Amino acid sequence: MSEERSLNFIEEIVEEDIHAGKNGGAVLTRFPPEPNGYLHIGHAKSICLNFGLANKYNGKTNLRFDDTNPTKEDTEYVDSIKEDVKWLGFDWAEELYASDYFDQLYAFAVELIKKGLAYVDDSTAEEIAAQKGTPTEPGTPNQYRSRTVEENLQLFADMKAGKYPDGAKVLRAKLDLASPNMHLRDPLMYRIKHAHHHRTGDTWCIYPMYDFAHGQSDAIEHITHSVCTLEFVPHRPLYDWFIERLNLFPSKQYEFARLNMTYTVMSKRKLMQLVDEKHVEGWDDPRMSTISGLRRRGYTAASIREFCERIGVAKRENMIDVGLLEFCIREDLNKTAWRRMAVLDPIKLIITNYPQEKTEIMHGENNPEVEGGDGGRDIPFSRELWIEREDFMEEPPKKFFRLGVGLMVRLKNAYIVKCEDFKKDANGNVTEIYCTYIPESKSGEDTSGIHVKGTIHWVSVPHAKTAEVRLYDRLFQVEDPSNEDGDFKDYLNPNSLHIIPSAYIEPDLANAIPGKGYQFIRKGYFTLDKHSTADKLVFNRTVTLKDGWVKK
RNA sequence: UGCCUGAUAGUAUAAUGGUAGUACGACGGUUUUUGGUACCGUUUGUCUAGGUUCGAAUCCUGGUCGGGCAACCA
Repeated sequence: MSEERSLNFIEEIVEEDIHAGKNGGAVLTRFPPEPNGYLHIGHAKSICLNFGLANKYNGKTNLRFDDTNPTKEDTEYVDSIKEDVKWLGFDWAEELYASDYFDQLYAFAVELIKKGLAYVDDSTAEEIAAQKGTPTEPGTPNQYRSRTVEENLQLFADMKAGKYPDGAKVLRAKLDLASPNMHLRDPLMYRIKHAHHHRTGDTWCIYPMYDFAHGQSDAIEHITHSVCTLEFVPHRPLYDWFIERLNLFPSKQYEFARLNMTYTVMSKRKLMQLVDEKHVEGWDDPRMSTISGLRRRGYTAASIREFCERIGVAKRENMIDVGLLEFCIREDLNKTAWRRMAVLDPIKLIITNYPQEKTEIMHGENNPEVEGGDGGRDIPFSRELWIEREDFMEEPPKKFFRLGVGLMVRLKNAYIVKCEDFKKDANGNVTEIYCTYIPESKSGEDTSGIHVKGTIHWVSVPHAKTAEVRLYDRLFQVEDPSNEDGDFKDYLNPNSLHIIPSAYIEPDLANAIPGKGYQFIRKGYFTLDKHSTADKLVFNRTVTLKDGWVKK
């Protein structure tokens, strides 16, 4: 099976490197999240890219937590990240932490001080910002820049020893205050934070900055291709500078465009706000773009991997239509989800010529897409049925292939019925529909010769069970909430969650398996929510079915 | 007004000097015991102006537009 798909630009680079014999042909990538929040679909793109590269080119991928800022990080996030990566179907070679390298990084810093390439600065954050200049004006050196190596060594040791309060001093690289690249204007390497770290505890009160930790961590691990998103492009010269000055393994950084998706937000900061301010139930709320939210919603790992494959990898800004994600999950679930019947907005249908006490057991296959139907289940049928309110119209338009007086439909897996009459209450609402059935039209043994255009789903009234069903709509009302005027939360969709407290479901659904996808025929794909119990079933709608019927 | 990036159908993504293709979407049709699926078809594109070349989406020059960069965040 030869894959015709063309290479993305990173794969091209990797192949060139392999052919050139670089690093002995080794490919070692890493996925480096900061454990300060839950992973989202954007991270999935990075995960699929990094692990995909390793899988494709016989390499390995490390999972490395970029835990250099103790005030924002927590083991809760470490645990969720590991769970999500595993669930997506990837195995990392090693589980590593930037904090594993704190001693080594400290030694690197000392080495740079000794080479005259780093100095301790006593300025405040504001002073440093002011002295950095602006993109059009060079920065200006301060008095601390010319401290002696000995003095810097002593002060840095004192910083480490806890002699100074937070913010009193920082260690900076002595680079180029006039550089057109702001990141090169004597970037900070270490800051003082008397904070408890989730792994190193209170061992340290100075912590390395991203720029002084990431590249060296890559180099220590001998990462060959360090893939990150576009906003790090201006950091690359710094990444290289530290590695060169310290004479480390020459890891190389490559950047791709991060994923943006319509009708959602894609930053941990914003997602955290939604959680903290209770706009959603939590990080795994099924409306969230988090991996855990998508999982709870009913998305499969395979569908997310397929999505990441389809969106491609390039360097231009992009905005992916959430419809593509929906296509991917439909494509997957269509092949695997068991078909069941559930009536979400019920109205009673009475078959007037069907015996009062009679019950028949109908048969329905689990999945018509699978050879043999993938097994099946029994469905009790009786005189009184629940059907969907929208499947009946008092005054049906021309191409309405459902019920209306005089119209015929097939009841899925059962008989063809003809609508004879209906009843309304005092408010004019339809309350009951009366039909007659064609006894010769039974599913599988139809000798009636009648062909109808429409088939509708149903649940037998006396046999019906109930479940809470949660229907989700997009979380935001606009395509790009982050790019609108004002706060992104102003654009939340107030109707993103619709709960049906008691929908009627066919009896077999009481045996629904957690984590499995079900297609409620004509209504969409559903899965059991994590809060579902035997006493109270709760289903989440993963996605609707594609609806080709447009009302006029 | 500095530096870095990027620009191909509505949205993404290929074509690496030689036929602008694919997917999703939209639209139409066939099949169908899901208005689903499957299958078939239609639709729409190289930011702009020059240049190099037998030939340019691709190379060169100028412009236009988008994104990023001045956290003791990553």
